[in-house]
Amino acid sequence: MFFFISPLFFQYAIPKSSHPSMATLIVIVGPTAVGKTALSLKLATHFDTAVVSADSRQIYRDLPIGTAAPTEQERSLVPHYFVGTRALTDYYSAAQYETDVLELLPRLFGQREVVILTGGSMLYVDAVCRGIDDIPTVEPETRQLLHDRLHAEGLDPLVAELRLLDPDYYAACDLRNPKRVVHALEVCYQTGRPFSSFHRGKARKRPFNIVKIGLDRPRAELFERINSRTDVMMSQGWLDEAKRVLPFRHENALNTVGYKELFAYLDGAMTLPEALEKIRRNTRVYAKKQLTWFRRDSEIAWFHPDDEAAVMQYIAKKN
RNA sequence: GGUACCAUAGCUCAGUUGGUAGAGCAACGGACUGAAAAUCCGUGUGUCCCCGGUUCGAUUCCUGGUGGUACCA
Repeated sequence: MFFFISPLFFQYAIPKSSHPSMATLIVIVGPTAVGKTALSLKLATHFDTAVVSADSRQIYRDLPIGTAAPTEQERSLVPHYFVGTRALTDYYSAAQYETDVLELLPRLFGQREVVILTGGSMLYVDAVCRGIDDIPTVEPETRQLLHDRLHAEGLDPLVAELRLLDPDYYAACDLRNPKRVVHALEVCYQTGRPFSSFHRGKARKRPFNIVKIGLDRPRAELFERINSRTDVMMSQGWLDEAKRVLPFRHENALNTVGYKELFAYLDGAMTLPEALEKIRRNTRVYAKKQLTWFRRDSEIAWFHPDDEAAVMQYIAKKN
């Protein structure tokens, strides 16, 4: 489906509101492949506005096929932000995303009342809606030090150290999750303060309204879309895309569903049909994990992606 | 056709010296504060291929089937 509105339309659009207090951020979340992109394009067209992507992988410029990023054509119809803007080797994080989006939004709201934020990266969405606490960025040396210690000594000594340096976080932390333990220690090392002392424990106020729309489908329907989308991606040249980025496979950007399996195939570790089957499975697992996260957010109102009328009605009511 | 081996969870397989069974992955559920498509946690869902036999008791041992794999013809 396409929307025949010239990009120029947006460029010369007359500012609709100069009152920031009227500004509304429509947040569209949901599992991968549910249909977020299609609905966000429709809403953006309807409100003559732009789409801010909240996707930790579509933000990389060399992964358009495997991350099902909005196409050139879709982006020529509706301005998109944070799609394909980073190199695979760039360091990026949810906190950086929060900073970048909060810097961008006032400019967008200067010209429009409504902006659409859409994406499946749970923490990125929360970073914008609630905020991430102000914690110093860890220096690469500190990160390397802890990384090396984890591999040399194992997790237990680090857990014991966390107990001494930050008893509060030790009590709350998932002590079997290396990333959690290591990051807490990184911050303790670097700042000389307990990691938990940086936590405010409450959401930040934002200078705009937030309306959260959740999209979901019956599981069979969602899984069918995941399966067929995998085939579509392959027909679009996903394998070539994976070959091109293979040299960067150890970057975090490529610790990603789909690429990992295609790399395994390119290594000769499995056949292509096996890799594709694993991709479908792991994408399903990812979709369920997203749903687990979004389900506990009571601010989200849930809709079937095809039920645009209900979505519009809800937005009108909340606005 | 002959010989050997195999048949246990959705899949790949372990195991029970005879007391109705457990791992990985999947599935289902959960966590998540600067790498989040990441990382981590919980739950076993089963005519143990079928018919007989031995036995207090057979998924386990034995006859015979059936299906599969390999080798020999």
